[in-house]
Amino acid sequence: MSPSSGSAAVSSGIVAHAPPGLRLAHFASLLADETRAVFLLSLLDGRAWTASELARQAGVAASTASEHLSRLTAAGLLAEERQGRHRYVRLADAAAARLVESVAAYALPGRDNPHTLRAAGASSAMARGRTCYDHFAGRLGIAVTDAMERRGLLLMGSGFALTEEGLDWFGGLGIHLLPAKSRRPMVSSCLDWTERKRHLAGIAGAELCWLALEKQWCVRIGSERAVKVTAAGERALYALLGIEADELR
Amino acid sequence: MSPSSGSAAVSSGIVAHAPPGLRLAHFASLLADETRAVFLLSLLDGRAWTASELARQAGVAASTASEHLSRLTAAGLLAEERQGRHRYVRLADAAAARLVESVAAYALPGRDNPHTLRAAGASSAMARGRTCYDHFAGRLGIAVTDAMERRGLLLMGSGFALTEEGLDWFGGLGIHLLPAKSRRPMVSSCLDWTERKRHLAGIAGAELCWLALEKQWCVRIGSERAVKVTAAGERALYALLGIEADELR
DNA sequence: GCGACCGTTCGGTCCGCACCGAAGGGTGCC
DNA sequence: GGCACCCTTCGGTGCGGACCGAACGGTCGC
Repeated sequence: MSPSSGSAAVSSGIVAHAPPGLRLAHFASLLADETRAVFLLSLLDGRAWTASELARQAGVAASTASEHLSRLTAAGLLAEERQGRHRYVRLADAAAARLVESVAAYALPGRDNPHTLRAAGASSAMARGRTCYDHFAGRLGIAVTDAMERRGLLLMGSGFALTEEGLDWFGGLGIHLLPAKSRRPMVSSCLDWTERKRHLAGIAGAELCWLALEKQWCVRIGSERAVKVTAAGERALYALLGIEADELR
Repeated sequence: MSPSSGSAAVSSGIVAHAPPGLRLAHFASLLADETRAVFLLSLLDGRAWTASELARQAGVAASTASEHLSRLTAAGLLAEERQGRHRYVRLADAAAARLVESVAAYALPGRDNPHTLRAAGASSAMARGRTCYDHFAGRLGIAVTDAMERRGLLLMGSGFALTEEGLDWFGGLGIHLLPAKSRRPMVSSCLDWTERKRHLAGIAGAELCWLALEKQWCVRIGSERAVKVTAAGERALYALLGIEADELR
């Protein structure tokens, strides 16, 4: 995908025809600051935050946060919506989220360690289920992905792709996945940096997540990215994928 | 982030339990310098370069290059082998290569533009076929990948995975792909930043590349990463995948 | 209207770090 | 042994950029 061509890059100070090394370095420097990194990690839930929320999160002055947000937006990593006196920002698109995820997955230590899984025990709800930009992660994401593989809907051993049956399964939910509908892959895997296990992402993952929220199979908990499976959700997951409620706890 | 408790930094750069934002930023800062970026892009061919070659490539003094290489090595991105008075460095592993590729794919403009494909027309050989760390890229990589899809060996529309037939096909070549043999995915796709098209990577891609070089289906051209398909290679590609020689030119 | 709040802009400060040249150790060649 | 070569270490310099506080303009609520 890349920034929609030069325009964003130009406004951020880089010439379109700069040598590749310089372009790569300039771009990487966007992530190479703790404050901006905290912003991006916070935004990985795919939702919009206000400038002051992010400033508090990172522990910097509002003026500092403002400058950082302008830079990230100019580079095309963030999209913003102004509402009244608030500036809401979110990750620009799935490609931006994917990029942050992939760098984080490499840079951050594997937290397989059960007792440090999300250091503050407060967020065991996060371990159970959460959104990862626009699809499910946590045990919920893993359970769905694994169940799809068990049922022959998804190939995972030799790559990561939906089978014919998998496409039909989505069709049965009213989700019709068209190949090459956009530049974004229809199906891809996401290696979450807390779970260290691949789970369903891409358009298919996003559509499934959206459907589950719409049908109230899951609801968001508070203002966090954590989600909770409802009773109706447990029934649906069992009927559709044979997932036992125990698996999700 | 200003003071950032300077004591946090150790020789390798950062303590293990630093907050995620700081770790991510420290890591990204490795790519956030033009000289280091040039090094990494040069090393994307998967081969080993000497320190002075890289210094010349980037246009910096040997002392400067030495410091950069030490940093990249300490961080685990590069591996080094000392031979006599030479210091050879290469990308540490496929994960490191993948990381650089994914950031580059986002940061660098799409060079779909036919006439700027590898700016210096000198390297049309590169466009025909080359190695991308440890697997094939260029038209050769695309041709192999597409042919595998046409033959039902590879699913690409709904993800990216080998089918049963695909696994058998590899078995017929004497390549036995075992699931979960390592942390590296058996099959994955690589989006090359010059071609902008997915092609076969992962263990399967690497094994296939290695086999082709061993059987002299392809040979390296000069000291570049470009490869050339031999006459024996054309026969083999036709017999195995039905690839016409025209496709490769 | 006035005050509370959110965000931005502007000086000014300060630290990190990329860079070089010079000097020094290790290796290989003749 | 002597010399050329590859690399490293060490001071010193200069620039980019992250940060803050203060001042200002917009937006909402009372």
